Amino acid sequence: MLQFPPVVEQLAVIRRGVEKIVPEHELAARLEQSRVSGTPLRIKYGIDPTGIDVHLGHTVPLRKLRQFQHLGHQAVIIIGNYTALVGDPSGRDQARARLTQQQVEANAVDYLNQVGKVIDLGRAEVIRNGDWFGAMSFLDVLELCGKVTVAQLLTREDFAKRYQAEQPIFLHECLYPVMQAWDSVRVRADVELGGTEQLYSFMLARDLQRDQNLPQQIGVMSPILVGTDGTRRMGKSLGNYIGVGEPPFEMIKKFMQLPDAVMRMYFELLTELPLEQVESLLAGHPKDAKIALAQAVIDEYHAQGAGAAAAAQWQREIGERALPADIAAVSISRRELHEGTIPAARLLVLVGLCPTTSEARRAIAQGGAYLGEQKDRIASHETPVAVKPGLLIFVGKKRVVRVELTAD
RNA sequence: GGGGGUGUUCCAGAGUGGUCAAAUGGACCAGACUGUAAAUCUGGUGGCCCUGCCUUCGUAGGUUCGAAUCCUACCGCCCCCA
Repeated sequence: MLQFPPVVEQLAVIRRGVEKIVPEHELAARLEQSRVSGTPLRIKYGIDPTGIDVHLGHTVPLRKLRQFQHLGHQAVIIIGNYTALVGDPSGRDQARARLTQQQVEANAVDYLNQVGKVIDLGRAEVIRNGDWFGAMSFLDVLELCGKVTVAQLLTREDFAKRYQAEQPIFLHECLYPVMQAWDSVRVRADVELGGTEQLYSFMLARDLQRDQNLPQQIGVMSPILVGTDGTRRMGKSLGNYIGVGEPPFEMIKKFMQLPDAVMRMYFELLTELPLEQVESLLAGHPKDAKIALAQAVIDEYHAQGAGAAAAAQWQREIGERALPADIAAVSISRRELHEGTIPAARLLVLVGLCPTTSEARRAIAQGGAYLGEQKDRIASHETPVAVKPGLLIFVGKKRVVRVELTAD
């Protein structure tokens, strides 16, 4: 018989960083039941393989799933290869573009690779919902639809909004929550994980489960992680994300530029640091807290010690404005030189620091271009620069190259 | 099928015959400050052989000394009626 930690302990872990549990009171009872009977709870998490880059926002529910795994419960990953064909209408004010089956398949494989960085896939069930939806007849679909009313659908905020705004709501979109709920029936979910925008689907799943005389699932909903801009939700298209596949130094740079206000949320949702420790970190200097945050997250997705190494590099190169460890070398032809020199603006373009001459002129005019280790400011776009191999050229605070010369 | 509307520089959104490379805001870039956070301030954001020249305002033509602005056709998007 399996052993589970005491219910209070489990609850403490589960509640961390969770916005809503519905119905809250059922969770403890269900955990108790599982502990007594030695049966793990089945924790469902569904993903639609619509994109490919897993970022920290995606890891929030995934981490919750991992926590459940650590507590001894059964992770059930649903690959929504059929639901992806519909497109999740959640939180959208218009219909989402549909994908082809081929795209979805390719995405699914890629997704699992990335998901494996967060949870233990070896101990998880991975199921495609096409397994059952693909086999359903139209009659089956009709029967399923007979369990949901339009009025119910319209209680969803996004549908209601679109309805009122006279925006189109397609029938297949209406089926999305129904399909998602049916997944819960099929996998006999005890708990479903997701964002707060999933409330409707989670509740619908309970209705369908009751209809099938199954235990009703409990929804454990995480808040939406805000992006690096501190305002909008983290998302690939908004360019405000930190990807789990990014190199440590790239990650720490993004972390250090985070608005202070989001730190508490990031600590809570993206790390396992005890909350008391988080509070004391937040009470100290924000910069130190950010370093601790970045290290904790980086260590999870890279080799042990990667976080500390990245922090040290950040401190050296950015905190102390030392020269970066690896500066890209760019070769230019000697033929560009006239008596050993070249006009400054032309140099910046040749070396790739500025895309156009106009931009190079601007950078120089605004005092944002420098030469050599001493970072001497370039005075004018026509200043002749004496180029010697190894010369450092800077534009702004972040861009540097080292020039090399080729014979011709 | 009928009626109406709309398409502007990265985004939003002004501009309805010259003073428009095109207001304003966002975003972004550079500078100051700083913890490369926030806030704030300054300058900038089509290109070039840069006191001037060239190309841009859905596409193609046309009217005009002159068009983002007027006309014609086409394409796209939206709404209403049926």
